[in-house]
Amino acid sequence: MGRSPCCDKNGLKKGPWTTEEDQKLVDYIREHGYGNWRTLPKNAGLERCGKSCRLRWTNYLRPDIKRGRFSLEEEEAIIQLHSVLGNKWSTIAARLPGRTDNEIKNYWNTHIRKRLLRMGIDPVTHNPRLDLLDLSSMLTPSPYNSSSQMNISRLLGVQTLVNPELLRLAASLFPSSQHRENQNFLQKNVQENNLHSTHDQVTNSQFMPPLMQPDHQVKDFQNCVPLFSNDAQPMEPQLISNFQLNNWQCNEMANSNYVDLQNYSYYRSDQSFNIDHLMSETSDFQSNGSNNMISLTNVSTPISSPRHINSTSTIGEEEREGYSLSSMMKFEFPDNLYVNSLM
DNA sequence: AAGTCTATCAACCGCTATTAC
DNA sequence: AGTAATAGCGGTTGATAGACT
Repeated sequence: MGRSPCCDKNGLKKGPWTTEEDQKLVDYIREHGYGNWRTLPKNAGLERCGKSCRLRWTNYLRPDIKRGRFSLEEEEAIIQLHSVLGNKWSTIAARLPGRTDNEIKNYWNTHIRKRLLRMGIDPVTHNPRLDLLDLSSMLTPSPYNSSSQMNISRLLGVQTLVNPELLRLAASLFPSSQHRENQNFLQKNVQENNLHSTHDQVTNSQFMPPLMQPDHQVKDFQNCVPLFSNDAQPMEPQLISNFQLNNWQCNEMANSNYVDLQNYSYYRSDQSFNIDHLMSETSDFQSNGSNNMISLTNVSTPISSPRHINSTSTIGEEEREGYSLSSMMKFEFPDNLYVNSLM
């Protein structure tokens, strides 16, 4: 046991490698291989420790290293693998040809991790943060939804509201075996939903995530989820749970993307109640009189053109960011419909 | 134009696991 | 079996480029 003494020796160079050093290392390894990193630097004429040489070779000089931006497929693979393996960068790298553990680790820390945080997803557990959208309640069992499969089904049932990108991401984020069914189910349906993705992205390209204003104190309607429509027909689940309503102005109707809240019953805890009851609890709730609507349209986004999610091309960070976020939620909350404790 | 801030990523540090003796 | 050397891994740092003011 114990640390390698080679790096502690005086006189050995540290810091960035020069092109001459790189060439010496490459030439030596091409001719002799890299069997013994301890003796390699001396034999190659390098004033470096073996550890530094190994790192330089494995992380930069190796001929099979793929440089450049990560593709969407690679990014998805990293997220998926990380959800299972955690910070086992070398194991993850082994499944991504041409990518090094160091590169993946850097990419995770500087890109993916931040993006997941912004999207309200815990980068460690890969679960949605519970103080955000009630996606979590749809993905975990509850007294009202006895199986997680059912919850995923509910999620998939709102494919007019949630596009395949969300489903794809969700499929990538189930880390444990207890969600394996959901993973398979989601991934299957992601493929099916991709059939609609082009249309969805055209018709929904203007959507962006809910406005997040964490500091507003408003009345709480935690766990408000529609149960049944008034005509007792199976109802499409609406992603309005865990939001707080305040001074909610309604938009014009006559649009298929609107949801008429009057048609639904809601529950909180054990009680079922309708929209009027819900409204009566918010004294400052305002409507335009007849239509209590969630607007699903008229939201601007920096992304103007649809892009197929399976594109293998790499895309710019800002563009990728805009795409991912804008496609996450396909409905708008009015400016005065606030979400608490976000981010 | 200059100063400051931020993001990125190559490289290092320190630890554990494995191997050699 | 015990010890030291070596390889490899994951966390962290720091130099640098680009963005911003």
